[in-house]
Amino acid sequence: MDNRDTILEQALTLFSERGYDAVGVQEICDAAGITKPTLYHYFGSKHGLLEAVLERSFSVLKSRLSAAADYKGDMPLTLQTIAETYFSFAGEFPVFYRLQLALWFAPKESEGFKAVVLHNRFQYEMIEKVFLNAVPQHGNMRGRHQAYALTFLGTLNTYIGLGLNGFATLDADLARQAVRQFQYGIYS
Amino acid sequence: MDNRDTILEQALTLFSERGYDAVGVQEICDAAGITKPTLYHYFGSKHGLLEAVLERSFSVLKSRLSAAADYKGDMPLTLQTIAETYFSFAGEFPVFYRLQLALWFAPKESEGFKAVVLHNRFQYEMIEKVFLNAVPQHGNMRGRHQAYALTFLGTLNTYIGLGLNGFATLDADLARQAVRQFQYGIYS
DNA sequence: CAAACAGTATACCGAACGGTATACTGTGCG
DNA sequence: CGCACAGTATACCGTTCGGTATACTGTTTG
Repeated sequence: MDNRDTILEQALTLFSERGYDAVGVQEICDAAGITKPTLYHYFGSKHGLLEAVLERSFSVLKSRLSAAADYKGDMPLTLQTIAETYFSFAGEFPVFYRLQLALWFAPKESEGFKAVVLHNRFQYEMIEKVFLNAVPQHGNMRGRHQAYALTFLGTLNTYIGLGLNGFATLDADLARQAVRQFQYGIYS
Repeated sequence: MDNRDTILEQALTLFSERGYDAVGVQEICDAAGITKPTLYHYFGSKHGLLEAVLERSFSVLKSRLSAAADYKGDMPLTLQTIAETYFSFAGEFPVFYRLQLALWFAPKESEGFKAVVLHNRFQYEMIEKVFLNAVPQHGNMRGRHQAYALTFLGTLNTYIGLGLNGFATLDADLARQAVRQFQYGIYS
């Protein structure tokens, strides 16, 4: 692992644990065992470093999500596949997922929020497309696909929060539970 | 409105818009039209200011929630009352609600997260109690009251997020929709 | 070999950070 | 009146902030 990767790794950990604004560039350099000119050589600025950190992991999530969100006529199955994709990704990269959740809810004018907004739009559109394509089969969804996409993502993130905080295990079983609750409610 | 209130007001706005760490004490003083010794006279530290900001609004939410979460044998009604309480509170104090949402998802080791963790525990316990009391009527809930409390809160916050971002109006109707989705899923 | 270049360190920049020592003001009260 | 005290401002503290000018490596390449 070269210096560039080490910096990315340490920055991700520190941002995730304490927040982008609360972590200084010097601290990242110390953790990575390099000096500031090295960091600035690779990333240009603290903001550029954040974007590189996000890009590295989001690209993985995006490609997996693209594969999972390919609706082929079976809504429950597609939702289940998406849920499993998210859960296994969050379980595999919990430190990153924590960071992206925090940035998603960060203040609108914060640097962090602005850095994730495009990545999150991608996710949203991916999922919206599923509901949109399902309209012919599920007529009652017409006109609600935006709300469904957002609340489905919200439900997944709620469950992932449970997992990341040790209240549950992020496996296919939990994914089934989340999807069932989303589709049929709590009495099922 | 005296200086103390002005400081609280301006700090809330700035923290909510740009985040606790990204806002400097000097900036709050400028916005409030006072100087640093005045701020430190009232709040002792930046952290103390944050706690005062949170306390002021959380105390309102807590007392309303205490009244709403009084389970009297009718689960759907109680959930509906709680949802309406949250929605009207978030609609009334959107700036504060944004801040508390951001802090709830903030990194575990950040000052902001630590400042809200007790307030959030209170909310969680209030809602858990409802599900716990409902177990005799709804046997299938036994052992799931923790998960239900957390996912119910998660569903509410997902919908409140929709409202705060202009995708919906935070009224009793949206509360009904959120509660219905939580109880019966999306096909209802 | 020599030039070019990516990568790295030393040492530094001005600005902003959170916080405070000191002193002055106004008001309430014995 | 005269004392106490809350409230406020001026001016400053040491530290850390994000970022950089300069120079030195080692490797690649014409």
